[in-house]
Order: sequence, then C-alpha cells, then structure tokens
Amino acid sequence: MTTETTPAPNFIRNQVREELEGGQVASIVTRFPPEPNGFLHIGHAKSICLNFGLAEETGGQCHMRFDDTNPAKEEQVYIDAIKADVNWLGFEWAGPVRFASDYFDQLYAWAQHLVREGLAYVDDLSPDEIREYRGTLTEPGTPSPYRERDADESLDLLERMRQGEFAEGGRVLRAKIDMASSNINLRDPILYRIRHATHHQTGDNWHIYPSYDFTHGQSDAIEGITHSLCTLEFEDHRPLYEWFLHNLPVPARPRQIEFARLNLNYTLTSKRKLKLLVDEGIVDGWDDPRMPTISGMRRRGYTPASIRKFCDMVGVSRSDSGLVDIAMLTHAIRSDLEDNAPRAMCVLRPLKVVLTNVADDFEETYDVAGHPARDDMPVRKVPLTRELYIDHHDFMEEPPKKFFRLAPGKEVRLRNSYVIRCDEVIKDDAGEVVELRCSVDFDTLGRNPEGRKVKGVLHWVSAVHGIPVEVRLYDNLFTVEQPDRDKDADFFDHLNPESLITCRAIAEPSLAGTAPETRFQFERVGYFCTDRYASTPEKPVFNRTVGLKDTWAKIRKKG
RNA sequence: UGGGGUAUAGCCAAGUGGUAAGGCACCGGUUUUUGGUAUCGGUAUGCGCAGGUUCGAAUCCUGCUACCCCAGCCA
Repeated sequence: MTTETTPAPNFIRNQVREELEGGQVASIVTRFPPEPNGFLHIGHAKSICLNFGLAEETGGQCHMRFDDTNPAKEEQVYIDAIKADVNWLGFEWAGPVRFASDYFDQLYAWAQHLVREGLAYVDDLSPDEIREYRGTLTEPGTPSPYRERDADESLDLLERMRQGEFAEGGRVLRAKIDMASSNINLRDPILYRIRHATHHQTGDNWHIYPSYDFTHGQSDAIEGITHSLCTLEFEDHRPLYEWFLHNLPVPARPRQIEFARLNLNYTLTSKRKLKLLVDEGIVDGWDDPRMPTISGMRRRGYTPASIRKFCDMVGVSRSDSGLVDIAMLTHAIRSDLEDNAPRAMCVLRPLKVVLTNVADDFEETYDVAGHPARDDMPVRKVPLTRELYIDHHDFMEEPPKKFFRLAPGKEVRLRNSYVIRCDEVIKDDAGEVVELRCSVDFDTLGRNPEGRKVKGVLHWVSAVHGIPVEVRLYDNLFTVEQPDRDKDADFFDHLNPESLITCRAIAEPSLAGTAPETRFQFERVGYFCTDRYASTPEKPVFNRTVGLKDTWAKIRKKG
C-alpha cells in the first residue's frame, strides 16, 4: 500500500467529525449494502471508500451487508465476487458478513405490528390497479378499497401470504400513510410482495419478501448503524425511512445521508447495463478488463491503491450533474505504477534490425536497473545481438519534422545500449519495410556521441533471446463520453471496435516465467499486467492497463 | 405544469460574511539514455442570472433560469 494523504474534506466527513467532537455520537457505524445482483463497479468503489474509509479514519466500524430482498435477481456468485472485491480493495468489515435476510423474522414481526397499529393493510388490488390508484406526479392518488380493512383480516391474509397460499401479484402488504402526498413514496408504499422463489440464503422459507424501503432502515437500526450513506436518488425515500423508524419499536435511530453517485465519461456505471454487455457477449464476462467493474479493473492491472486514490481525488458532494473525466482514473494508476512498477522492454509490432558492423555471433549483455529511481528492484540482464527488433511505429521512411526516431540516414539511441544509424531499408515484394540495416557507433555506450545530439531513444529486444508473448491492448469500450445519454438510442451503437487489439509481441528475456497478475512498465509504451487467468509463466499474456502519456501523438495530431 | 435536489475554470472539488484551496486536463520553461518521470511557471477581476442587505457577499435576503431524481409488487 502506498502512502495516502489525509482524505479531502467533504460534507459527510465534516458532519461526522462535528458529531464526534460534539459528543452526539461516541463512535460511528457505517455499512456497505450491495444487492448481490451483479458485480461491483467503480461507482461502488466510491461508496466503499466512503463508508469503510470514514469508519477507519474515526475508529468506527463498517458493516458488510447484502441487501438481499429480491431473490429473483440475486445469486451466490455475486455474493462471492462482491466479498472478494471489497477485500481486494483493502477493506475489512466489522463482524460477520450480514444479510438483510437475517432480519426477515424481525421484519415480519414489525409488519404485523404496523397492521395491529392500523398503519398497514393487505391490499388485494392488482399491480395495474395499484398503479392507477397511485395517481401521477401532479394528481393525488386514490385510497384502495381495501385500505380500511380490518386489522385481524389483514393479519390473517398476511400470514396466508407468507404460507404461500396466494399467487404472485395477488396481494401485497402496504403501509397506510397518505395517498395524497406530494411525495409518491408516501402513497401507501408496498411493504411485502409475494414471490414464490428460492432465496439464496433462506431457501424456501418465505413466500413473501420485504421491499427495499421496509428493509433498509430497520436493518440499519438493528445493526446500530449511525450513518446510512446512500446516493441522491434515495433522497425522496428519506421521509419513509424515518416514518418506519418512528412507528416501529426499533432499537436505534440511524440517519440517512445522500451523496452524488459517480459518473465517468466513456464508461457505463449501471449494473443493469453492464449486465447487458455480459449477457449479450459484448465482453468476456463481468471481469473483462474493459469493464469498469472492480474485478475487471483488477484484471486490467489497476491497483487497489490507485482506485482508492481516484475515489479520494473525485471527492464526495451533492452535485448531481457530475461527469468525471476518465483522465483522473488513468492519472491515479499511472502515478502508482510510475513509482512501483519495474521496467522492461517489449516490442509490440516487431521490425527486424540487423547490425551490419558486428560479427555474426556478436553478443553483449547489460545489467539494467529494474526501476530508474529505486534500487530495491532486481537488476535484469538485457542481451544485445546482431539481429534485434524495434517497433514498427519507431521507423518512418519519410519522417515528418520533429520525428526523432529512426529513418533512413538518421541516428537513434538503443535504450541502455549504443547509438545506431539506419543505412539501408529492405522491403518485400509488396513494398513493405521488413528489415533495417544499421551500423553501431561503438563510442556511445554509456556516453553521448561527440559533436552531435541524438535525441531519439528506442526500446528493442534481441531477436535471439527475445521471447514471444501475447499483448492485449485495451481501450475505452465506448467512443462517446456518455454512451447512455440518449434515452432511446442504444448504447450498443457507440461501442469502440478497437477496445481490444491483440499483438504478438517480443519481450526481453527477463520477462520469461512471469507469474499471473504481475505489473510492469514497458518502457516508452505503457503499463502492463499479466492476465490473472490467461497468463502462465510459460506463455505470458500481458494486458495493457494504460499507456504512457504520448506527447508525440499529441504533436502529430496538432499537425 | 406536484414534490425533492443541484449550480464555483474544460472536468472533479474546497470554501458557511473578511476579499476564490487543491487535483485532473491544457499551455510554456528546465532536466532527462523512456517524446515517460521530476521540476518551475501560466490558466475564474470571478462563484448559474438579476436585484437587495452590508464597510465588506460565492457565502445572507428576494426573484428568476438551467439541469438531475421520483408515478417498480427493483434497489
């Protein structure tokens, strides 16, 4: 873990600190409450960092609680993945993993309590009828004909709902609040609905399941959560959250505080839409390196520290129009890897170079530092032979101005080795450049040539000792900043056809035997990480996490 | 045209009556055997708009405007 600075101030953190200092609370308890219906993404990382970070920072606790009230959408695989993601990010929850379903008995008892108090009733209206009775944004709703039903009858019906006596959609339990409320959430919200589904935690024990609104606040209360942090779209639910706490004999009074969710350009941060990409086979699973999921980013080569740093950079506020520039994310990972990734040379698009003024069996091996600014990384052996490879992109037959890479008659420094000059260009029948014949200036090892400046430095790999590796170049999945901006247009229309390009590359021999999930900087190219699953020490597969900044590309674009 | 929110630079964001932090991006200089890194400097006479209060306003008041969320038996 790299050193982390004091978290930036934000309104939640400020409030918590004031309460702590003022003695309103002795210590805080937060919670991270995902529904296990998909993988966690970068937006969840923001919430995780906020909830766990706040607890950590103040000596409080953060619970891990699955909000598992909808068995139709939830699966055990998601539970496992979510737990692994949170741990990988570097956080530990206090106590056991909790489930809202742990509280189903208590919740049911509280539902009965509300019925007895005349604050809830079983409604026989159909889903369509309920919608009609609810009214609209500008028109009040109409009370259900079952609203004043006898408490005993509701109690009996509720129990029979629980036993599985009725069909799905046949009946619901509703709170009796205010059908004319300007806040639609208060127009007799649904507390329980019938679902004849097997639940991943409770099996077939239940035929009714509580709604989010009836579950969340009370679960918070049961666990002694002091601060229940959620996103802005739940703001309208807060009066309901508080209504339950007020009308039920709950053991504590948690408070809900909302913050703005994270939006990233060129990225989808919606579990539902990410699931579509997976289901449609656009990507290779939830943890495809192009996915903004935590596990996808992990596979891509992001570090936990870089994701935490990103969340800290982004901050926490209530501004809701926010669209964060993905450049912030790439900055976070680059700065981590700049400091911590060992260097290596790897040629992505090999172009053969033959050194003409050395013997056929010429060979020199250099001891090269693993990292230019750190001496704790092992020195690697880098061999130079008569034949070697450079990257095709580093040669131009007719170079534009300011191109200080290789071109006919021009000189260039081979990184960690000599200056060479391109004397001859060999082409195949199709006119493609297939080989360069170059001469070595033997006076330039470890020192600059006399009387002239050689500005270009190229990475290279010995043709004799280099090892073949697979390199996967990943880029944004979408070509537009807001792929899901248009409500009716399909975000599938904005897919980037070049989000994955595979190269058969040649790497320096020190990369042989690299274990999965090892990170490197390929000098002059970018940061790479061996794939967790596809890479083996025998056949390494490198995923590009992010490229190095490319000033030359910028100059060229400008013309 | 109901209710709930939000507006500070291209982007994120601090700031809660005392004269606009910081980061990203961008532009320029220096260093450099990675066109990387590092380092130095530049970038809001201005805080959605218009009034008002005040010695003093991004902060308080009034009135506008724009955008986001809500009519699932999803969370």
